[in-house]
Amino acid sequence: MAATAPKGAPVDKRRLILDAAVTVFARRGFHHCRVSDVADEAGVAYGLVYHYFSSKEEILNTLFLERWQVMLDAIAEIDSRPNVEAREKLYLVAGFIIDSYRHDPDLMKVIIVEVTRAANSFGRLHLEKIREAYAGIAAIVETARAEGAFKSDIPSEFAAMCFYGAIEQLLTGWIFEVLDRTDAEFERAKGLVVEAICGGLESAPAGAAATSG
Amino acid sequence: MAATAPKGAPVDKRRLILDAAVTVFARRGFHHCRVSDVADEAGVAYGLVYHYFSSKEEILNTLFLERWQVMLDAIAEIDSRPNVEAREKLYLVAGFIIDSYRHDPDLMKVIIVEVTRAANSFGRLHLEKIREAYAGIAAIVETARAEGAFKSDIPSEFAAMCFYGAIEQLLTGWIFEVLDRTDAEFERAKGLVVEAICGGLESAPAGAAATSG
DNA sequence: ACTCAGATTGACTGGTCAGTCAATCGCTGG
DNA sequence: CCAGCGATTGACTGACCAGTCAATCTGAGT
Repeated sequence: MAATAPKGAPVDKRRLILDAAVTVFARRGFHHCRVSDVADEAGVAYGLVYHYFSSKEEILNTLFLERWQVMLDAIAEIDSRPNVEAREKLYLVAGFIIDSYRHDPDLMKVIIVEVTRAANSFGRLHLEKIREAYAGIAAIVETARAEGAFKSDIPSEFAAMCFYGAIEQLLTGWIFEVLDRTDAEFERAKGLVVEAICGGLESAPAGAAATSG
Repeated sequence: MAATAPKGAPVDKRRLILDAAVTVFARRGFHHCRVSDVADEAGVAYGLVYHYFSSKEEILNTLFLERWQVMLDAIAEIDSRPNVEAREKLYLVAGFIIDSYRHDPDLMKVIIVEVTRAANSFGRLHLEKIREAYAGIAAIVETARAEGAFKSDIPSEFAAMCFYGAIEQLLTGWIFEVLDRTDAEFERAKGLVVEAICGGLESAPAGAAATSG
């Protein structure tokens, strides 16, 4: 039980609790699990949870804010790259989000199910942060519109919502186990979602080139 | 209070409870409201709720199944129309869903927030019904693919998820009050979502005609 | 050895609420 | 006028659980 590293890393109990919460929230849902479930999963006494967090809700808020900020930063960084086409940037954004799910499906499940889509509780609380993500994507679209690469009659905010909505629906498919969770599927989805949203579902009339890679 | 129609319509208390539940679930969320809130809103005694429904959950299940079936039927009916292009069919589907929200925002909010996106509770329970909606949309896309009107390299199930995801994201925008809830906006969204998904965000290279609606 | 502070423990409390149930109401038919 | 039955009432119960707190532990400083 004890004895890992005496000084350098004395087992961060706070981190342990956060990680346990991800597992438990993902498995049973925020509302259907008890704080004691989190404590048990972390192998920690009940009361310690309240030493590090003021409430059950604060655990979820912490998980969301930590991860969401990483995503916002990633979107901003992608947007800032020079000499990259909009389609490629959107591919990178889709890739980042999908890889986030691939890397830690439980955390992304919790964030999407319990925060992003919770219109009456956490979603409302974090509305501004959620909107920042739309805005980041919209900025990419806006540049492409200004350059004439994207249609001018679809507002960039609207385009961003469609794009983000499609991705979140994909994640939902994986969360609900409607879609296969294989590496091949994740990679395929990245390309397809960008092709569907940027290129559209309709066949090109004639001489339009299809990008494949 | 009494005296509307002595025999034909003696005030359907069951309906009253369902309608009250929509209001209350939408306002506070399923988990954050009490059965007594529903009873109060309906102007009915607490116990009567349990005369008509076996549990709080059964109320939500009933609301979902009632409305979802209407939508499934509508999609099937739209798909069955002869001599209608895929883009037009998808416009009708988007229109139906958006009008459903316009007509009864509370009900749609409850269905989306509490069922469609609830991966740990009701969503899982009604997964099959939810998938039927994807399948209905996919059927429309599949026909268009077979006729060559839609790209063959985007699977119809995948296209359906993108399309449905985009629409649900729009509804979420209205639910969260990120988007304006005006008739003009609802109508505009119908056209834009179809243009974005079918036509894509990218500008047509050259000789492709843009349909305005 | 001793002290102090922060970490850790888990039993306990206070409040909430879903679901039950025995009693009452009010209509319909005899 | 009465019996019978479904509709209706609302007080009550049993369980559950978030958050509290006083006690204990640990380890660094002196």
